[in-house]
Amino acid sequence: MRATKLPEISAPCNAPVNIGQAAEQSGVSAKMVRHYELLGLLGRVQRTDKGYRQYSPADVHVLRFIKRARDLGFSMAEIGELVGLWKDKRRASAKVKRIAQKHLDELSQRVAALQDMQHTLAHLMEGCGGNERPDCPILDTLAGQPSSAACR
Amino acid sequence: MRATKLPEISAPCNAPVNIGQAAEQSGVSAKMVRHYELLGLLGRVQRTDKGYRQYSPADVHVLRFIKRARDLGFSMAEIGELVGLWKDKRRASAKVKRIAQKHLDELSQRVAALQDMQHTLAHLMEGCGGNERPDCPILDTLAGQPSSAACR
DNA sequence: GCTTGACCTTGCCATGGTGGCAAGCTTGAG
DNA sequence: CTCAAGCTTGCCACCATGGCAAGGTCAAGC
Repeated sequence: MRATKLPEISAPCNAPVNIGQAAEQSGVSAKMVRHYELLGLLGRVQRTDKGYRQYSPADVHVLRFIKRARDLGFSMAEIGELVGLWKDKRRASAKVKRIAQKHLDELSQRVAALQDMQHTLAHLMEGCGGNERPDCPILDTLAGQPSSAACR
Repeated sequence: MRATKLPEISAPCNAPVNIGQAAEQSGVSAKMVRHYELLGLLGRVQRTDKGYRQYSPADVHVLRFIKRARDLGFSMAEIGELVGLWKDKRRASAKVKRIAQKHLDELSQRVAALQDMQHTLAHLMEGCGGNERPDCPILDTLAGQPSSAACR
């Protein structure tokens, strides 16, 4: 429970902020902010003489970019590429679109796989009484064929 | 094929097998077979005097059960419960169905989340030229508002 | 000044389910 | 006996994230 303290009177608004502020402003946890730095997504982060990280508004902007890309399911590797393209003013949008298309394909595959599970499981559940009796087609199916013909 | 000589005469077919055979017969990797044992899904596995694991047909049956449940996306914890219910001949099918329903709900949530990503990303991609020019609504959206009003 | 509490630092461990590698022992066939 | 295949344990890696701990720092109140 953080008290609502707001000492933002004198801050020049483009002044660098500590990691807590950067986290709050970007929606990324402080832990992850450090992690993204390790992954090289933030370049070299400035430090105070005591070692505190200092984030410029531009840094926070990158963090928000990363956050949105994560929310779309991009992997960190993909986000690394996207950030690189974002910074490159001479990029070809085709490169961006290629990454997005690849991710979209992966999303489709994952959805299809999950839906297969959904359908199979829903079908099994139809036959299950869901009562106090033990017979259950869900377990029967998971158990497979009655395994009677053990010795053939 | 009559008179084919079968060297498997002496194997009582219900004899225990090594982990490699158990893996092959269940479709689970040997590595995972050991892992499932650590998780307590196989009870205490028999060993030879030299330490080799010995799997009875019943053990292999459990492994196949686990494999099918994994293919349906159940977590290891859920599978632990399912195996317990499977072994319990006096189970209530309602307990099984409850687990399945919960998993089905999770699947629905995951599908919905992925589909949200799909739709958002697909929409963004529509506006992207995918050519050699740099302008790209995908990057624009990830970057968020033009961030012009830095000092407010 | 000094204390207090919020904040920052690094570093390690955990998740979940799987793969890989390595060093060493066992087994079975030639 | 030798050699290859198979088994053993144990550790590391993935991916993205959370948590905890021990210690330094900062700002506010007294």
